[in-house]
Amino acid sequence: MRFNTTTIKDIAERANVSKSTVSRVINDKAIVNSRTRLAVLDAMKSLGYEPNFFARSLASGLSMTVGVVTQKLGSPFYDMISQGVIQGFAGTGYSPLFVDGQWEESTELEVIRTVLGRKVDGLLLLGGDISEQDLSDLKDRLPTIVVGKEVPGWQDQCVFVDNVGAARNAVKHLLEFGHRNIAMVCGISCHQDAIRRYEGYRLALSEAGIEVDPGLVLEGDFSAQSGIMAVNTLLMRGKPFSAVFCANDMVAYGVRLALQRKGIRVPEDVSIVGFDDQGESAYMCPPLTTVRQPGNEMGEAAAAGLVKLMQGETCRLPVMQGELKYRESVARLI
Amino acid sequence: MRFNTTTIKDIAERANVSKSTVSRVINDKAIVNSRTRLAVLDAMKSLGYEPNFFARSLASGLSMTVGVVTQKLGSPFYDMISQGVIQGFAGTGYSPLFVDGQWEESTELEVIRTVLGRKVDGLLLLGGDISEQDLSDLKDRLPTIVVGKEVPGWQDQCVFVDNVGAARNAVKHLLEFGHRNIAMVCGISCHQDAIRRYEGYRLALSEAGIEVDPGLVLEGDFSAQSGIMAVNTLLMRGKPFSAVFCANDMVAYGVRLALQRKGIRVPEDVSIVGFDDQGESAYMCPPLTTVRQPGNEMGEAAAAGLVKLMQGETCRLPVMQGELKYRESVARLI
DNA sequence: TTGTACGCGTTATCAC
DNA sequence: GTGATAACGCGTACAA
Repeated sequence: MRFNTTTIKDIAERANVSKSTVSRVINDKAIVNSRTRLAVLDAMKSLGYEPNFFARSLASGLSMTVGVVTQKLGSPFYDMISQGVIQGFAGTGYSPLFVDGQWEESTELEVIRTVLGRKVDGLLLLGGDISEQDLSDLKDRLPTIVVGKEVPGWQDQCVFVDNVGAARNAVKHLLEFGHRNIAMVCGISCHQDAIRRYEGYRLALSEAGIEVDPGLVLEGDFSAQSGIMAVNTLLMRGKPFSAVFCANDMVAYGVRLALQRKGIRVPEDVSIVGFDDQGESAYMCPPLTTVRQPGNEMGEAAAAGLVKLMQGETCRLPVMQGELKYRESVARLI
Repeated sequence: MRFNTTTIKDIAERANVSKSTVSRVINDKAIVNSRTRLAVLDAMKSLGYEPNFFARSLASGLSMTVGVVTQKLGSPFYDMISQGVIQGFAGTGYSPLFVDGQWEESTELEVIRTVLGRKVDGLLLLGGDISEQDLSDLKDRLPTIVVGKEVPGWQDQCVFVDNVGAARNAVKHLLEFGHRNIAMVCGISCHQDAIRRYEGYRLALSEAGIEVDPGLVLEGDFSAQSGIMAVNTLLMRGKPFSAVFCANDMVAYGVRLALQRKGIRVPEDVSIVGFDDQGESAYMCPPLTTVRQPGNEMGEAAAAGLVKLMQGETCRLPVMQGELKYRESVARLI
């Protein structure tokens, strides 16, 4: 096994043909005599040829590369999407080029310019905060798909789940189990998903004829630590509650731990519902009832869709559904 | 904000200079008249110039891209490393190109050839199974660093923690707390880390004059599910045990849940120690005592080291230490 | 200090 | 079917 660096010129000489012919058999897009083709193939093999993407891209205008703009790696949900994206591109010939926008518009625009400079053939935006105007400019320039975020008027190029509806279902589940005093620990207040999940909470309560009690709504930032702090605040306020709806699973972990520390049992005394269904949640004590966001599938679907777009075809992005996973962190109130 | 596609030729015309001069001010490596420089800078700005990496790479032979070979995304530890890698390259001008080897030698070689075809300036191997011969070939060809795996004779180009020592410390901690019947749930048996962690377990016991009881050693595969199955097997065997050392945290989660289901308390009845310290472990119930592997730092250090290598400097990779995080899943045996 | 001309490896457009 | 030859956008000797 060696890692050579030969060019089509070497192959051409070895096979006694011209560079053009070599190029033809490589790209398989023109008719070549089967004998010469074999000779070329043979030369390629024995010389261990590997095409140079830069030359190829410069000449063809295609990079076979996709810019993937993430927002702060380490967030469980977006990590799931990233993994799906990688899987989705595997074997397609396209490679994902990851850059990180850090949930900051200026950074995001900067990294987008970077990948544009690298002449990516398409763009995958995982979340993000850029304006609709910039988004529109991007879309005019190259195939672009947004994942994990709903952009108004852009449904065709978005892969997302209906956060409002999913949150509403989760809270409805608590209501159906007899809970009335349902607290919510929110996510980062300026974050679209956080806002939508709160809206779902509000909606479900409202439909049950319950008004939101501000005393039961806690700030948070999607971290376990914020879940712990929220519980402490909640207990200090002294308002009774029998269930907590958490903006995501990490928050739920913190909530569960804080309750345990106060001697409050889950789910016997207080029920918990999370959001995301990250891998660990099924193995919590007790296993966490949570809204499953199919991050992997979303990433894969987005990648597959983008490949179609880049090949000039149209693509129909699947509608993703948040699914409530019933596990053991919710008790029926007698 | 627009995403233009102008070339140095456009700038040259706009600024009334030659392309070479434009190139000079861009690369900042030759003396140019400050007035012409300003004119060029101005033209660049107003035209929204962004260099074309392909042309640049083709001409210079540098891609400013690093191939990062992962092995199956979604594994908590390697994900931490990946995140560190991204952070480590941020702002250096280098972009990481992720490909996935899926813990399979043939796949790994294939994706390596892919990134080599893309003329990456360096290579970061996250784990992996390729032969030392291939590794050596790679090293001769371009700057290469291995992360998360110890390669004999390659210490200078590796960022890893001493798994044997760390596991040994973890088990010693259990011994010091009075535990004698310590079970271990292993990782994938052909996996180097799994082997080393078992070796550490064996060593610690042996040093305490205890022989490994095969009945207390369980197979596993680094998954929570395998932790559950291991506990069930263990209980069926009927051998007494007061502690379980787990090959990683996911296994520990499964073990903890399975014990809970059998009415066995943690840590009162059985203590647990994990390995990895993934983000969720600090918020388990109870918070998990585990060996912290500084995945993020490892990724960052590897990236920083590789940048140095690529710039022709030497690099000294830090020695990473596994650190036992004392939390609440281990009880002192009275 | 600046401009000219060539090369990087490939694809694309012509002829043959 | 096949082979010259011109792009592709940029870096860089070399000359001016």
